Amino acid sequence: MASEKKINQVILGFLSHEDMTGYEIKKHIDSSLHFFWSGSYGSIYPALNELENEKLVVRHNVSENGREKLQYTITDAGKMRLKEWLARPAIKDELHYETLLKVFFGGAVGEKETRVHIENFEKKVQRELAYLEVCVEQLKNLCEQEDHKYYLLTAMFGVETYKGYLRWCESAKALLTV
Amino acid sequence: MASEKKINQVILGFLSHEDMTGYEIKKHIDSSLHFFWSGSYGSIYPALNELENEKLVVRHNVSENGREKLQYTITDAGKMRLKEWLARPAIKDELHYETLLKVFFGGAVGEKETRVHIENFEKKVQRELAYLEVCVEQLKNLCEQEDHKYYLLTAMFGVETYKGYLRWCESAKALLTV
DNA sequence: TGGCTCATGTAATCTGTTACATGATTCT
DNA sequence: AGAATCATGTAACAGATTACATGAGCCA
Repeated sequence: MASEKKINQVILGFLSHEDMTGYEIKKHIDSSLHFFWSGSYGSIYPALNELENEKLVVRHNVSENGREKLQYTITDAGKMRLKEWLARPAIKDELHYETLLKVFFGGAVGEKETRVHIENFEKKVQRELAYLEVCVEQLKNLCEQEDHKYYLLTAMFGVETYKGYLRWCESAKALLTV
Repeated sequence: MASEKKINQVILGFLSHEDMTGYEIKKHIDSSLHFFWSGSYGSIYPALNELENEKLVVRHNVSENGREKLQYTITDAGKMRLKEWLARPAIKDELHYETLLKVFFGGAVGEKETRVHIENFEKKVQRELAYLEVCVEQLKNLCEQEDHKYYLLTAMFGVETYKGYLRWCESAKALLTV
């Protein structure tokens, strides 16, 4: 079954949309997935080599404006591997929020400091929500193209989640007496 | 500044409430933090040794019903370290949802399979939400004790978040035509 | 010319999980 | 008696980040 690490699936996923370089994959992760996934060059480039060894992608040199770069294309075996993975149920859905950890143990420093964490969180969420809502509006118009529909679904997830966060911020602040 | 790893802060946090063994810390993580944090024996026991070497906790043998166990107490230095950490802003709030990854790349297998992921997710969330709502009700009654207030706050976060997830599930299913 | 972005990659390190090993006590 | 839980720990492995190294082309 080889490696199950998810960066490989992410790469296969993007390459199933279009050919890309490692650099472009990184940009796409940062822009499209950053709400619920991440990846660094230090994981992407080695993963691309691995996928090439397994014949799930092929590499080819492309020169654009006289600049050389390594573009990857997914193979039929790669598409198969992606579909196999997509057919299996999701195992790990994990939320690791340092903010919540600091709230949970807030008793050691008191309500005032805890409120600060909640307010910082609230500001961050408000910024992100504004951005995501713009995304959703744009994607709704592009939604006839199939891939955009799936992108829209995840952006909508972000919107609903962030709205829930903001509701929590309100009631949390109300519960604190300081 | 020594180690910044968060399992250490989690341990110091629990020990700031009461003395515990490594085993008990694990139980507490699984019951109180499992919504937004995790930890295995393989990380807890080594971390306890590390914290002891740094004199942030002290270990003592306790025999309960003739059974020996290693109980840990937080030191003043340990309390200080915990407070320092709580005073710094939270850096990493990360949501890593395999479900969203499978939805995002759902174009490769189609709407039918994507719907399955959403429905599985929905069921899981409904179960968790029911549990958390019970927690919140219980904690509201215990809320005069300070520590329970912070616990309540994080449970409330779970409730609002999960409600947001369920709203998303509804609109996501509506968007899928299959 | 200097700074930014494009572009690829590696080495060290970090942090954690999984699986295993061991054994006592309690429950049924 | 046998299973489950209490209790402590280690070794191997996994998966990823960070920092570094390198260099080309573009723009002001």
